[in-house]
Amino acid sequence: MKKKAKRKITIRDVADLVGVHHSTVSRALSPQERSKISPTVVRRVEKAAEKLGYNRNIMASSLKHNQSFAIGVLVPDLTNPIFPPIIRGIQDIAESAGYTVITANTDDEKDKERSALRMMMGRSIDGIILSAARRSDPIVEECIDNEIPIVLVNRTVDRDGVNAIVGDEEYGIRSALDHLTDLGHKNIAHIAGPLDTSTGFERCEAFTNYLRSRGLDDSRIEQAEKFTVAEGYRAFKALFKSSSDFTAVMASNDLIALGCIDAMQEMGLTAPKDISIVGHNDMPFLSRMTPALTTVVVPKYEMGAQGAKTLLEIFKDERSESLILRLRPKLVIRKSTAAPAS
Amino acid sequence: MKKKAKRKITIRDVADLVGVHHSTVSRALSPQERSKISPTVVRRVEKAAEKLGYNRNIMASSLKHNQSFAIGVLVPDLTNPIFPPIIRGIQDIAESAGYTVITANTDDEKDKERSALRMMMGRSIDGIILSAARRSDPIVEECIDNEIPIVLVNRTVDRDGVNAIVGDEEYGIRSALDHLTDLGHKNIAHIAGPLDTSTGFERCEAFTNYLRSRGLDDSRIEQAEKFTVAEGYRAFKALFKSSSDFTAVMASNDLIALGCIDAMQEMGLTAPKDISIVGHNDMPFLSRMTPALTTVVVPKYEMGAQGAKTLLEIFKDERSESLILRLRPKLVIRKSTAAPAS
DNA sequence: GGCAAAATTGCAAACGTGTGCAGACATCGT
DNA sequence: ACGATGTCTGCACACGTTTGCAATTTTGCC
Repeated sequence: MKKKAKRKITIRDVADLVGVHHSTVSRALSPQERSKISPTVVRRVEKAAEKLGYNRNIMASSLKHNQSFAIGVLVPDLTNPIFPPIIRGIQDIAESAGYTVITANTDDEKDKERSALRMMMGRSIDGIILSAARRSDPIVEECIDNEIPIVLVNRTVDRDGVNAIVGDEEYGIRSALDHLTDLGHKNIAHIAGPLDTSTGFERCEAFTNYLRSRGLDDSRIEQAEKFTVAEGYRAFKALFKSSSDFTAVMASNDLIALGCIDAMQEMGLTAPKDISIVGHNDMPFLSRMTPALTTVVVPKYEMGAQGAKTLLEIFKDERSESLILRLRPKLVIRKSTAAPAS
Repeated sequence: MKKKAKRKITIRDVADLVGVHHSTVSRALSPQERSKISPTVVRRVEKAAEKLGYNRNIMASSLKHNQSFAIGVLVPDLTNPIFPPIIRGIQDIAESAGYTVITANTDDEKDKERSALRMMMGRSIDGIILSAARRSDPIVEECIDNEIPIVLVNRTVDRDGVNAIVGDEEYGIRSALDHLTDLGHKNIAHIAGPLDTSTGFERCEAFTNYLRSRGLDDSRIEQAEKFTVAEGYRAFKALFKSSSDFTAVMASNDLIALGCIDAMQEMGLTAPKDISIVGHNDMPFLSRMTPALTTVVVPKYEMGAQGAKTLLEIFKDERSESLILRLRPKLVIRKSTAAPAS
């Protein structure tokens, strides 16, 4: 079973079959240049290409125009349930436009980010979608320095001049807090996400702003170091230690909320009877959990799709100015929130 | 300090800086050929490359050896929670070996499969990992015809001569049925998955074999057309219509099991009080659902990792014979199974 | 010191595609 | 009919890297 050197068919093979120069074939197969070739030849070329099963060699093609028809997607961890929908949105749009998407996990570690970016630059990707940005992110700078088009999705950065598709955090938090206050909650706590991410930061800001503007106490805040169940668990316990008089918790995302529920369970508390819990993002299957988690639904698939669309627009030079698109989330009320026990 | 990063730096730039021919640089940077170059020159080249921030252009390089250091991964739907762990396993192994992974969704549709494969072949991927195979899958044939190394993960095909990393379905089903019969169940039903997939088929076979060998009735089988909640729901209702005397259901995967639970709930039944339910795969967060689903855990990450390892071995010509690796699953007992009501 | 062998480096031709340029040929207006 | 304009196609080089071979230098040995 030696390698039979099954040579791939090239434009030259097609050219030989048709009896023209290979450059003619190249032109006939390029939408750009097709007009320069007589229709009859174009058709004969297409016929021959089809017959031979010709496939354009993207490597060679990319080498020429220095563009690869590939885009890179950086996520913290594919395994985190909010990312698959985002990626799927990106893939669907990108692939239908003829682009290939390459995803890599960063685990929120700087060196993995760097190496992933290097890998992608080595493949001379045409652009990058970053859904793992921190508010001040060297990756963004590096992309801009190297003139790689970049679109941020889900999280954005502090600096401006970038394209970003994110959720309207202020609106989401407001909806959730409206719901809680409507239920009669006055002492509401917040488990913040990492403040070096736009989502964690803005949700926290929105939280304190909301409470202050209503004359409520905004001091019950504990920060989770990461958006994980374990950190949610830890933060809830820490919070409870310092003040145990709150009746509702606004968590910065669903995983953190689940961690809170774990902690409560361990402490003999149940949601929503003792404390109401609101999550954020609406990861899959949340409605089946115990209790079904009330959460702020962010349109994950649309975010990804919109991000990909934006990147494609940049490729086509249709977008010169930077765009910050804030997609409006929607509160979905399930079973983890109720009126406070009086 | 960086300005016109416009043009990428090539080996010629490095060569000019060092004062040697660019072919020397190429050799100095290639582990294969490095020995042919004097150590001092090698070091000076490495120094210069580092200083200029040189990155090998993979496009050009690939064009030469006809290998791209990229592998393709085909999954039905990234959004299905069992695939992210598999993909993550693949990525971790592949990336640490310098390979890039490209994933595409097939949605189990033939034309999407074909176009995804075409896309990947156009990128002259070095190999492919297919975790969406059907028992008789044209993709597999096509890969073999085109001499593209292929490894099947999660599902395999009927024909032999392929490499596959799958679960030991017979063992998994047996563990689950042992558990159910130990609890006292005698009338056990099965919601089968699509029988044109190895998982759906083998689990169904294992189910009937087990029951027959124990002298139990193996007639209560309903087939779901897809591995989805909706199909599980539909199949359960159909099953219940034809015979309602079973006390336990073995579902072909977790999504189907969830569909069963939905149907039961709608019919005023609860698990495990009225009917016990066992799932398969252990998708994430199952332990938090209502009821926490008893399921057969298959080592998803390891499957992916093992699949990637196998592919790498093929690349290195270390594996000539085909390998079928059956990873042993493990039953995890939660709250959806109990002794039947007497 | 001389000479062959070995080590090191340069040269140039690929890999498959794209494209500016020029040549070949057809069409048209006067 | 003749030049002018336009259409179509071929030629040849470029993209950045790799590699067989030749040329050059160094080394080893007497």
